[in-house]
Amino acid sequence: MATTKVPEAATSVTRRERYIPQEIEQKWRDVWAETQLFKMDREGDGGRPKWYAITMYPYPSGDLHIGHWYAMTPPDAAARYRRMLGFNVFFPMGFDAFGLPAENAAIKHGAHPWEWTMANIENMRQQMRSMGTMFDWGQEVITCDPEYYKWNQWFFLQFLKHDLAYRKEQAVWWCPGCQTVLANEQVIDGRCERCETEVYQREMEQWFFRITKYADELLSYEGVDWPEPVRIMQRNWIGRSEGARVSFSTEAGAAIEVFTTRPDTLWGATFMVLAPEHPLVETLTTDEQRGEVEEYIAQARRQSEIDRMSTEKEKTGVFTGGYAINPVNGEQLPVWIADYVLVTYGTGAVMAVPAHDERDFEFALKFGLPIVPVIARADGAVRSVVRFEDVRESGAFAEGLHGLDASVAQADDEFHISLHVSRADDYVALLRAEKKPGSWISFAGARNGLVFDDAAIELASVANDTEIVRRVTETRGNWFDAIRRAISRDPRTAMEILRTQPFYTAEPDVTYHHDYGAMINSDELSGTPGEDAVRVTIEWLEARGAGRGEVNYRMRDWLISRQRYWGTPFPIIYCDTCGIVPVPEEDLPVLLPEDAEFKPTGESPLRTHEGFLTVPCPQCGGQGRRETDTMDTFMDSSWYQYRFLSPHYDEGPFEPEIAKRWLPVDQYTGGIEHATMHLLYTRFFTKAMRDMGLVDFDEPFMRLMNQGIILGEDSEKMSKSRGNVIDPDDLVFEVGTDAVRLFLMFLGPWEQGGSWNSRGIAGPQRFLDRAFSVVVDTAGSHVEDREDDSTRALRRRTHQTIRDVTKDYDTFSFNTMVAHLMEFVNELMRVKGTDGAHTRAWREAIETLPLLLAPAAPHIAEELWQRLGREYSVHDQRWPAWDEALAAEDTIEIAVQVNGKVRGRLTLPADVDETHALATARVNERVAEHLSGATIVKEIYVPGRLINFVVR
RNA sequence: GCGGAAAUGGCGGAAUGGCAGACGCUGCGGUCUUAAAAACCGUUGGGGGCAACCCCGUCCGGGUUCGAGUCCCGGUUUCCGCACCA
Repeated sequence: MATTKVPEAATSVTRRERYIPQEIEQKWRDVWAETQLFKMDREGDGGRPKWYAITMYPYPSGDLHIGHWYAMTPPDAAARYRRMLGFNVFFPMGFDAFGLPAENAAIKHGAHPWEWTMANIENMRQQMRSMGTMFDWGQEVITCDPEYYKWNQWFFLQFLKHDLAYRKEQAVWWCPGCQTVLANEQVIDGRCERCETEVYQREMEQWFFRITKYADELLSYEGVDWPEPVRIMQRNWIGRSEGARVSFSTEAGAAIEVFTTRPDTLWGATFMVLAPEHPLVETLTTDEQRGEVEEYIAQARRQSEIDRMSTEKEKTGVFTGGYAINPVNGEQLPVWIADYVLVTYGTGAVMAVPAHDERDFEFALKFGLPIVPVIARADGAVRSVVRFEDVRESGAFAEGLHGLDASVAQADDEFHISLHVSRADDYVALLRAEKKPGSWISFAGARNGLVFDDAAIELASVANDTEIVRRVTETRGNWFDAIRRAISRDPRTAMEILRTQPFYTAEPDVTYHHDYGAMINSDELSGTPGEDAVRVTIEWLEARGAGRGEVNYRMRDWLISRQRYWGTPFPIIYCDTCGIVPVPEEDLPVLLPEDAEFKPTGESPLRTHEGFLTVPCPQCGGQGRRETDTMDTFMDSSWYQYRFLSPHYDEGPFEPEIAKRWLPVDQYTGGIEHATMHLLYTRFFTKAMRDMGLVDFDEPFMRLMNQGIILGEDSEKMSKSRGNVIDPDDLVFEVGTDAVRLFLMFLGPWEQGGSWNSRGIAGPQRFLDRAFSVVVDTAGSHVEDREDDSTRALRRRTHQTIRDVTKDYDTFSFNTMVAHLMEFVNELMRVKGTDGAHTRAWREAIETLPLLLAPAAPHIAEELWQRLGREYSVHDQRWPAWDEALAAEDTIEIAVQVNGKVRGRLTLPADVDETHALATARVNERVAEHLSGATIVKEIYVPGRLINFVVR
């Protein structure tokens, strides 16, 4: 393979040579490039099993930061390890080159997105080379290249053909900052994932991918090895709920469809609530209520999504004046509208069961609606039924509680205050107090156990604060005043103590509870046990045609339209006669025009581009208009793993024979932040491709690993404004690539990430220094054929290290991998000065070291390999195997415990038997001391580890 | 609120239920040096003792076990995801 000339090693070492990484690293990178050492072996000659590893490609922001190093160099080591194990490894890199920053740069600085992006790519590619990774740049993928995005368009057309893409008018998230719509997955806490601007919903006609068709299949991870946290996040995101769809007829004619997970509570429905945007609101609203309803809808629309989502917010809503009929008992239910019902989930309407749903309960309390329990508590107790008819007239908290009887009791050092609430309005006042912002006492604990009648709220353990206790004791029933006075004396301390006090309820009588207990108050189904209730009710509903079982998902279809320029144009033409017309495949790609005016106007800049916009209709030849939105960039990353294999192939998105050889991807790595975006979309894509007959497997990535985040030295996110950014280029200049790579691996568990520590890098630096001198100083020394205890010990350490490092690579345990190498080198340092450094065992050790070092620190490994006089390249060598017999210890140290405390240590032959070990332990001086005068009740012997004498 | 992860020296972290603190950083002492840096050697959880040794110690409270950082129950704190999802 290596026909290119490899630089010669320094022949005579006259002085002790120092390790100067800057000198050797660039040299070897050049050699690897020249000899095409890491060129992809596409055809897979020699029958090596393939290993396809990818680490998520970056956005070409222009600057490679330490986070990229952290994401890329440990997986590079893992890929190199696989290569040495004998796999045909492919580990590519590319750029996720479409997206907003390029466009923003264009708007801000007038640079064209293409030029800006390509310049950044060039820059980052250069920086990436200094990481010493085995990327084959010949396989690079750049998504903004027409040769790439042509296939985005092609996929879109296939999806359209297979009814997986559709256009629909729907309320979608709008980001005013980015001036585009966003997918649900890109909205985090009501803000844009990218620019953190508050988003809102608006009705727009957009393109969607039918990802929900695969909702159930996406819940299964059969055959793939993915981290549990990612799987759980995806599962939560998909949000599968089993329940029933029930139809409530109305006087106005149209029925209200409702989805519920608790059909067994149907008899407890006492009102209905529609989302303000629900289409039936218009028809159901009576003339008397119309004004109020319209005002509410207008106000709901004005509210920002963040306000609306707040769970702290008090429930609001208005009565429409309309009624619906409960199909199970014919009761008339008033229909309300309220913004706590989401138009995007289920049917946008709920049946309200205040006795068993917290939100409905709050709503019922506030508006004085009836509460009818229909499920017994799981413990079997049936509570009294209370109706809050007169609640609306209740007094406000500000005026103080009335009808309260408080009593105080002291038991040991605990202080109990019982509040007997005997009137409904006091109870409501308590609830209000909890909600009141800035109210001077927190009733947080009251939430889950609300009290009525003679039940008690107990303020428990107001201990440790004698002042409050004393005052409360003095004033007895008037404890509010006592606390108030304590607060005025020392507000901070008093509030602090009060805030920590849980409020207990003794026996809550009226509350919501969502137990799955037996059904009550439910006509003929009363008495149905909780475990059967849902199923039996669904059967009952289906038998009567009143409803049917249904599964609902939280996940929506994937919205792929974006009102921006820098993305893939949709291959779609709108024609007044023919409607939506796909661009014929042979006309692809639909090129993104270079001369668009990109200004954020809320419409795609393409809309104002006449040359792009107006085209003849491919069907009738009449005048047509192109779709001017572009595709979400997650489209690009959904299938880039296929394109890497043959990035310039022009007869399809990928080359079938090559794909067959290499797919699916064996090892994928990247940040967990993509759990519900990219990682979900790409799974969907592969499943869709499978169903279109393009591939024959179900999952794109067999094994996934997620790295953590590297924080700044101050444990804060690295950012220019904080000034805590670590520049990898500077580091490489100072300490060299290998040291940076090792340090990042050594930091801690890779999944956990960690804070940067600029002092810590000295460790790996010193380690490489020593590794260098251990090999270089002794590479030329004579070798004696000698065997004794010390050579056996050295070989043992060598083989143990091989074993440990191998295991660490298999489990992505990079930090312990480095630690094991350090221990090995420390041992070599000890032996180096002795005559042990002139033995075969020594030679074996120093030849093993570069091999074990090669994946993590590829440059120094190559240098040392050459210094040892071995043939280029160390990276073509076979990963060393360990000999279990050589790795085995011949003596073992056993800890001897007496009653679980270590009292002595024994060094025994590894093959010692239990009897002998115990006998030796008993006569051990210190152990005997602790045993004397006691009776041995039990003797525990753990082979190779310890002995425990249990004595009395 | 729901779901997940985590908590171990001054710091990052290690530890199939079996000697807690591997490895590294920092600190301290030493060798070399005119000196410093680098390098190398020793030491570095807390407390007591001249010493041999002893006691305490893995977020808090219980439990299981001969033995718990590890398993079980209850709680606290931090981080992450979702969040009025019917």
